[in-house]
Amino acid sequence: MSEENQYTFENAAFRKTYWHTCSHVLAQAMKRLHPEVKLAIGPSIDEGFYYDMDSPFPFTPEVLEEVEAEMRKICKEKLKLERFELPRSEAIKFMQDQGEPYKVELINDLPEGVTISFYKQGEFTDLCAGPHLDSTGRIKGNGIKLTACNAAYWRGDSNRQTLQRIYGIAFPKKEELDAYLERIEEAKKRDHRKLGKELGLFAFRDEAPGFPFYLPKGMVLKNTLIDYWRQVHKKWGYLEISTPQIMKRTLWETSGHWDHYKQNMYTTVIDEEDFAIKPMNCPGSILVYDLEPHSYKELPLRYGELGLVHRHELSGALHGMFRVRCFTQDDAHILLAKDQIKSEVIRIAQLFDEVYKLFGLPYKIELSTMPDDHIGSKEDWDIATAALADAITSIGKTYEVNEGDGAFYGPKLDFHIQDSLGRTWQCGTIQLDYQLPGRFNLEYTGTDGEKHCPVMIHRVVFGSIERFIGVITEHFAGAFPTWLSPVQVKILTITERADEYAKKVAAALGAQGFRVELDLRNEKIGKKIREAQLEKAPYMLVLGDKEAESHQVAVRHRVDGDLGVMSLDAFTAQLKELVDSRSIK
RNA sequence: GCUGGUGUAGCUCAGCCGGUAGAGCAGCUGAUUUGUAAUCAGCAGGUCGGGGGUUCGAAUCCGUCCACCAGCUCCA
Repeated sequence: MSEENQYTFENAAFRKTYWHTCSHVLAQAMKRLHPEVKLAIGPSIDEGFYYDMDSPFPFTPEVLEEVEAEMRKICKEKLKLERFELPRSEAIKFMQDQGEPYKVELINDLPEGVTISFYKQGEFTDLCAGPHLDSTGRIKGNGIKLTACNAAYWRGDSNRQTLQRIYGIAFPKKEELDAYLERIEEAKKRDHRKLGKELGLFAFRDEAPGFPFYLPKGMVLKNTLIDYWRQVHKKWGYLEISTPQIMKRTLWETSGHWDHYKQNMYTTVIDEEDFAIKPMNCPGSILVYDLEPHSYKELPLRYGELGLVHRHELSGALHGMFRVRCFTQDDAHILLAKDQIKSEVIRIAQLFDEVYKLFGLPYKIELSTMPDDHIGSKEDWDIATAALADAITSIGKTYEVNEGDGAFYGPKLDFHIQDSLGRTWQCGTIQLDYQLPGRFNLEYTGTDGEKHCPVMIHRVVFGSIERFIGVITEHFAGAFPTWLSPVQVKILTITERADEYAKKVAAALGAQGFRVELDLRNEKIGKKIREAQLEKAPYMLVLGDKEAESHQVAVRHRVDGDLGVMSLDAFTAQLKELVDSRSIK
């Protein structure tokens, strides 16, 4: 890092410091206007900063505006930030005297031997490890914007107090703030919920919160993805199965779901017996495995299942197609011997990479390790975790460790993909499971003639068809690659004299399996093109007297524009090549 | 589920301090037969999210339920 750009805003560390000081200014402004508000924590984040506070009154947009104005004043006052340290007992007394119970709790929880430091700016002092800017005057007042106010639990624990969190962003120049806000607005135009409605892909109704309706065009998308999924999984040695939607309580008791997952399950009573709609596909796969005896020669045995599952997610957690209550997991359950884990995980990661690459989706891998609440021996966990880590490194990928975030039955690899606003969604996951096969007494006969319990891998690539459709809708901003586009060719006539010819062209393309729509309306060609563009159809054929006469087609591409006149065969060959190769175009 | 916000025609939105709704696009009808991102005119369309309350009178004020949005918690 060169000396000169160390203090520029492009430097991530400096940006963090800048935003961290902003959060202190935010707290100071709030305390000036409303001294009764108690402070919790206020860090900088990837984009901006926030401060959690406990307040007797709600932080309405009006309150935020007042606070924002006060923040600008504090910047103008150019208050020096001064660091000082206190021994633990004095630090606690200091915050008690300030009437800040949350700060007292924070200090109490600091490990022994840690230096307890404070930053003072004017009349305001906050517990903080730093670092900070040297003066509030370094912050550009009109580059600050308080963007949102939400609830957040104290220390992330839903059993504890609900605090109010104020989010903010700040830049050293007003123009940068404006550009940032503009970028957010632009990104919102790619929101799959908006595009899904505009393009007629899917819908939600008050009558079924969290349960998506697929419209005809969304159904094309879904089925095309499934066709592709089947082809890939056949290639990689998966056997497709389908298991029941509703199964008895006893099954869910054996699997552990009745005890650990019941609050998320939809249940019903049939012939005076408890049943549950499946929230996961694994128990079904296990029952299939358990139908007959197995040999080590069959392993790894890969059962694929496009399983429709229902989960009663909290109402506040629902989010378009990203988080629904009913979804199709592109699931697979792989039963294998312990010594096959690494090689199998490599195969799975390669399959994932192949799929994400086809869509041009960048992804991030997280390795979630043993949680406090786990089953199985530490030795098994270590081997399994190392196998996962090994597999990822050996195919040249990197991962971040998510300490203690594994499932209680085993460690996992999660594959995260970003949405238009940079929020990440877990799509693929590879989970090792030492528990379920044992609970169901699954076995296979080994080379030694003895019975052994197999290990199970749960894995999904898309995550769910729904979430994946949401992700690719935002990724492509609704302009899907030709092979996926619900409408691949839009035929636009110039006058009704071309109607007959247009119908013939449409029929010819349709007969070859292409998805075609005709626009024979009595409208100007400019309008028809405009609407076809907005519908994001990859190809438009403009047909008028000339084309009808010469038996050709005038081709327009949604991005490349007018491609000129060519024979229908030439166009079809081009289209076929794109679709067959599943080109990104 | 939690905190804040939002909910007016199919869509996007307007409707100030309470006096019982308005535009553009879409739709329908007619005219126009048009060459690469919006032709013109007319018509029709809403018990203002639901059900309560306050009031002579509520889209507008108050509480309640529902849904959605942002985040928290949880998760594919």
